[in-house]
Amino acid sequence: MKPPPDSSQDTRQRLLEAAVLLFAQKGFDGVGIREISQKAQANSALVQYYFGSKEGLYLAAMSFLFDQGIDSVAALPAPPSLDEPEAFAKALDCLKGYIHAFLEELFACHDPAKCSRELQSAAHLFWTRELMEPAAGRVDIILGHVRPYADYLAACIRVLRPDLAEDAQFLMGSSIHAQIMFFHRDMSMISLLRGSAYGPQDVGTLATHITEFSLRGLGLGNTLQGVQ
Amino acid sequence: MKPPPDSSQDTRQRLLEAAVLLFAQKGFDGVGIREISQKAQANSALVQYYFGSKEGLYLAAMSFLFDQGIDSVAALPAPPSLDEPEAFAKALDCLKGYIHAFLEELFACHDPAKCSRELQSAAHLFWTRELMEPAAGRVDIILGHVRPYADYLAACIRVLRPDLAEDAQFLMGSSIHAQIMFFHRDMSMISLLRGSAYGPQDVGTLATHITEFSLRGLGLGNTLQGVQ
DNA sequence: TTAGGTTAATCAATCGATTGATTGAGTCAA
DNA sequence: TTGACTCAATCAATCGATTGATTAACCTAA
Repeated sequence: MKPPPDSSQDTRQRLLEAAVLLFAQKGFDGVGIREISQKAQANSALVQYYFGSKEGLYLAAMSFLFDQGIDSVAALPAPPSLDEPEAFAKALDCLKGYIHAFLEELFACHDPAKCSRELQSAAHLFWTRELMEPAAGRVDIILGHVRPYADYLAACIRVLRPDLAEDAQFLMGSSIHAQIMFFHRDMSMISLLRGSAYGPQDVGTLATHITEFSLRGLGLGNTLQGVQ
Repeated sequence: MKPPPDSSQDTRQRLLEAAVLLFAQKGFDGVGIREISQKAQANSALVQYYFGSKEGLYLAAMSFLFDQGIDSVAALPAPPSLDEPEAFAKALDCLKGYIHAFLEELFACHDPAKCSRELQSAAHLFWTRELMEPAAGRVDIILGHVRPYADYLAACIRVLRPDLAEDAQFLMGSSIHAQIMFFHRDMSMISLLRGSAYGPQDVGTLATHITEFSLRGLGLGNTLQGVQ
């Protein structure tokens, strides 16, 4: 019965979402609190009121973003343990699903300014940006977001190549992650070199390529015949 | 017989080199011309005198950097053409050499602040940074630097997998480039997840891993038996 | 129900600091 | 003298942050 309450948390939320998009696009130094407040249709003083400082808003934006982004990995079936029956086949499915889900998440929208699922993909811009110049205090937030991804992939590889040493398994996982993220991060360069960009409609193609390339790279090329 | 001439071009050069290192580290918005001038032991007004503006200095720094960085690729033997005798074996060697040379260049120094060959590796920080938010006018400079790399790898793959369509060949090249750059760009994350970072002493290990992973990924796993 | 008091939320105005850029005087070799 | 070069001083603009006033909602005693 109440008219739009429009109370505190609404404005705070608008500031947070505007901050997420602008920080992801332009970085911490690239945006001012005036621009953020304007996009959020709020007063710039509210940044200090709600978040203490511009840095506080930045940290809040990252946390806000990562807290609701883990879904795509958590939604996948848990990777099997080594002694589980049919562990190998399950790990294979997990790996394929992981590659596809990760790509889907990244390509939900490549341009955060034009997409409704913009928040989902903006998280990885923070990820990339923060890892280029890690700042004290921010590292933990990023790491908390990254670790589930790394752990999931590592668990798959542990089952698929239990004969490898841990170092070698880590290298394998890195090679796979490298490919997944490359097609998102370096889209600008790909677009320039290739003439056109990969978009959400290419997720299937990219997932297939990365999966096949990586399974062969893992030394499991024989498993491709029976499946592909 | 002259005491340090300290003439114009010397100051200009000092500004350029200071700009390269600081811009690569902190990005365009992260550094001020005062900080750059101080590091270069020059007056901040000289930025306008020599380069017109801060942006002019930034562009000059990128050009300066990329003009002298192509050596590492140009030093490699030219990739063979398709009809050349022993083209396959040559392309194989070129690919291996390329992966190693590229990694060597990237890992010449990971921390541009502490390294004598700092300029070499700083170029790729520009590369990564610029591709995240491409600005008009800067894209061409980056592309001019990237293209020789992309072309070299593409030429190798064309010989190694002539049966593939051009699109598929591009995907193969992307998967290889993705791995090479991942271990450099995401060193911060790797260091956090793995406990320690890869350094210049690990170039051999990384090159071997990427080469083997990629050759299997390319569907050339059989060639590894005879070599590795 | 009403009047007075308390609180959180929001605002315009302004702060000191820093930014990139400009100026005009100065230096020094040719 | 001339012209290329360098400097301290200064500019307007913008930055993040602070302030004091204003609004609206709720609580409570009369």
